[in-house]
Amino acid sequence: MPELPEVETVRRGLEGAILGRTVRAVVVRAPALRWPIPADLDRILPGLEVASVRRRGKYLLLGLAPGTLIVHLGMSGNLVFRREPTPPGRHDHLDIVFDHGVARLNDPRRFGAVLWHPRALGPVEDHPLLAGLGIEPFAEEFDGRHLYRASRGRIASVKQFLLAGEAVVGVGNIYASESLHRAGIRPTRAAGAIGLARYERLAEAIRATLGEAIEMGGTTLRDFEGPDGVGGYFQLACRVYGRDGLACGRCGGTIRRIVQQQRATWFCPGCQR
DNA sequence: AGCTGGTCCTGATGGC
DNA sequence: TGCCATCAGGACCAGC
Repeated sequence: MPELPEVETVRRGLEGAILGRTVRAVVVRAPALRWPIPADLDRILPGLEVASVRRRGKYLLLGLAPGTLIVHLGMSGNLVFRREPTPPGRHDHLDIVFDHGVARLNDPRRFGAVLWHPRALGPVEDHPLLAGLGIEPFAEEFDGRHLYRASRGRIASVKQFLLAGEAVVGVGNIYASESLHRAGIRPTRAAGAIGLARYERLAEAIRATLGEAIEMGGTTLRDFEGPDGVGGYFQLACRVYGRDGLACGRCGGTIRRIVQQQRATWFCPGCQR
């Protein structure tokens, strides 16, 4: 489910629902996500006010006065506020209870994470999980020159380079394929062998792709739903993802599916070079 | 059985 | 030989 647009969709929903509200209780049901959910969250959070709801890459950052709750949704996570929550289900691992409803973390595959970072508001970039992240795709400093410089000497494929998140954050498997198609770049090409002009195009393609996906509420492949309980619909706008055998909308070529680093990649051999 | 949205960690490799 | 950066693969897990 969650690449940057989905996480941003979740963030916006949460911000509208819990910003400025005070945590009343916390219920931890499954301590074993990627790492254990801190067992003492139920003592730390109650009484604290949600002062900010931010996002860094695919991480959600809930600012709560003396610290920050860092949440990652992994492959299958979601964090949604419900005014009238249903009884918790099998994969509802965490409830953050407010007077007016409950923010509930659901994550069947448990690749997600919930961590408490005991630092006051402001930057939490010193956290080891955040320190190595690339820049935000919507930041001013993100452009083709940045990608060009970061990729010099790299023999790994450009798709792998994007997924690594060291140059730019938030581009996951779906949007890597989509952005590369939009930029006309073949995903298998070595990152270090791509010139500045093409990286300018790629940077713009990444921005445009992610921006459109956010507007559409993200991509729903199986079960992702946004804050309002409905799925996103960017999957309807995908140009190559999941479309092997179909015709490319730009050149009419036949879209192909290959596997890179054990992840599927889709591209059009006709217009991606 | 083999896929599926992520990313940390370990061990291998290669250049200096 | 040792150090560094990079790269490849395994690991985590449930559902379809």
